[in-house]
Amino acid sequence: MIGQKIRELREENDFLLRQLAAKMDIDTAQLSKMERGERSFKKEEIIMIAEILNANQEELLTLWLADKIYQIVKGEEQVIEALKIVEHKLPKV
Amino acid sequence: MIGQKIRELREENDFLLRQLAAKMDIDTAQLSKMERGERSFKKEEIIMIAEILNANQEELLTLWLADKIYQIVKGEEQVIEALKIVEHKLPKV
DNA sequence: GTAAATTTGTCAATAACCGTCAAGACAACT
DNA sequence: AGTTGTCTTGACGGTTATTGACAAATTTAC
Repeated sequence: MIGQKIRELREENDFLLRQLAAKMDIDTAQLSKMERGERSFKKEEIIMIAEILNANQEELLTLWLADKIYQIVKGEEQVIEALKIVEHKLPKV
Repeated sequence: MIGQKIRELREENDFLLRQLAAKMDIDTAQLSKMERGERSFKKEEIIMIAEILNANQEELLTLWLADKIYQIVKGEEQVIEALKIVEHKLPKV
């Protein structure tokens, strides 16, 4: 989800995996796994990527957060209700 | 949130912490921390508690899941949007 | 004040995560 | 077929986070 988006962005900007990885100062294999959802991005990495690829940071962070949520709720039966509860629990909404 | 609910249920049923802990076969101190949100419940523990306290298992699992989600999203700025994305990503909704 | 119940703190054990590397797969080209 | 470049896979330690177990401290009820 966020990984796929980042891969698209990276390819649009004609960056190779190893080039983006180098700019982020991480291992190429790591980034490969991250883009394919095998490992997860840290928030700081998303921010870094947004800068490097001139992308919308807010949008990426939103996708990143959605991904984290999805990892937790997938497979559970009470997802919808739980999401509703969380929405209502948020401050100043 | 889920902890508070369980504490209420436990007290309604006149169970002491140590009694419920004993039935669950966990440490009393652990359960104390769980009810106060200092540590988290496992799914199996919620199910066990629902049985012991004759409570609505679905409702408890929903609260439990909402809690897990909330732990992740609290403090983030893109929560609402992220929640929406997750909702739309769910199968057969 | 005492006893029971709960909370707090600590520490080792376990599990989850991350960085690094080496080898493998795959396609493009010669 | 062999070479090159890119990406993927798997394995191994190291680090960090979570948990279980216990003792001590605190609170509550009498």
